[in-house]
Amino acid sequence: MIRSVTEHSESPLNERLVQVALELLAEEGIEALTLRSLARRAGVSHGAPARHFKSLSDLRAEVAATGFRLLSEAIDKSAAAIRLDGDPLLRLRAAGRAYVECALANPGLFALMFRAGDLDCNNESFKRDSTAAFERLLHHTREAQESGWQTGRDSHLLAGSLWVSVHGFATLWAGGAYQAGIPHASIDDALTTNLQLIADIEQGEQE
Amino acid sequence: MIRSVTEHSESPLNERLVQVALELLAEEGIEALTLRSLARRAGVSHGAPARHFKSLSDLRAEVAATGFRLLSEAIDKSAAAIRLDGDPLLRLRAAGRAYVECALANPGLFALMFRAGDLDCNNESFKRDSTAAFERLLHHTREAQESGWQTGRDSHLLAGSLWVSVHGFATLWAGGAYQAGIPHASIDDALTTNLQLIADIEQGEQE
DNA sequence: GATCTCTGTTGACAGTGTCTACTAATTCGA
DNA sequence: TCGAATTAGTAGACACTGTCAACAGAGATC
Repeated sequence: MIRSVTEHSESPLNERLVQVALELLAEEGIEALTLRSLARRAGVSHGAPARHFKSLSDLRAEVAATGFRLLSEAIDKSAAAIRLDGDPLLRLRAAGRAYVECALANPGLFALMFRAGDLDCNNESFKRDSTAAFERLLHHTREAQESGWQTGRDSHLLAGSLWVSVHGFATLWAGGAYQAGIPHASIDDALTTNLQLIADIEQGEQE
Repeated sequence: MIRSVTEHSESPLNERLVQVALELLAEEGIEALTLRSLARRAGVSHGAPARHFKSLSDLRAEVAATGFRLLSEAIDKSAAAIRLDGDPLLRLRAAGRAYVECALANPGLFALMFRAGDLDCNNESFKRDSTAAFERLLHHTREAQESGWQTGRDSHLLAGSLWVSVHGFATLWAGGAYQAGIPHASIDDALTTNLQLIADIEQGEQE
């Protein structure tokens, strides 16, 4: 998913640094993402990143923005896999699944994306791409409502409930807390139960 | 809730350090919790904490354990407020509310408690107190099931679904992400919707 | 051709966690 | 009671971090 760009250096340094940061995040986790290790891995001096990013928080925000774009793509792809004449509620469920799968495939990146204190939340890319990702969930929620599901509820609150559920599951599972609290649950059973309770189809008869 | 103990020093240093850590966490956030600032605030040399804690991760785990005990107390207190002959499902909802309220009242502490990579998860206090907190949710879920709610479902998975929902909401709200994604939602509307969808009473007729 | 801007280097600074040597106090056994 | 041993806390060093200021070189611009 993330190609190595450290060996060739055609791309400008700012883009290269973000790519190297994604590699570092994937391979060694969130603690290993420091400005200096980043610079070493990119083959530049320790002061070079400062020329492209205002601070470490700013760089983190830029990396997080890339994560949100990745998340949006994953949601779009999963929804597109459900045929358009199918049940919109199935697409909503698929979007929720994609959220969790994307998070668990990139645990370090995902942890960074939601560490508000550690990144510059005023960064423009971050604001744009994070809200864009949530718009996806809202869109699929609205479509499900238009097909007759939970028509009386506020769309934002409904989308929010789906969001907190998949997000909570992803973070607790990625951190190992879910497995510790609920020892014998498979990830598929757990995720299916969560999505059924939130986005139930006909009071949970189906499946 | 957390009394200052910095001015009097009768208590042993290890307990005092944990209390000072809670103060530091509440006043200045998770980033400010360093071994050296802790030592300064406790009025001892920078090497003193190492005599009582194996590492920074170990100290963090001890502080997190205190947080889980606080969480357990909050859940117990909220459930006790519902009269015993009342609906167990109401008690389950109250427990979920208490989880969120406790998290939002102690955001720094709560962030620390679930930062698996930053704390020593093998710490005995941490393991004991974190599982004890989750046992509360499981207990109230089982009682709700015994009263006829969602009787067909696995208790662990059901409790897990409640957990991920309240946990996801608490973390997203505390980090400001929920408000950014869903601009005009009040915390009470959002939490009520979440709990209704998960722990619905008679298919959501009530309220 | 002189100047200016952009990009990257280098060195310094304060702060961090951890390790080791050292000191003072307390406990414990003969 | 006295000496030894364990414990608690101090002080200094080390490598590492983010940030800043001064510097160097390459291109563009006038």
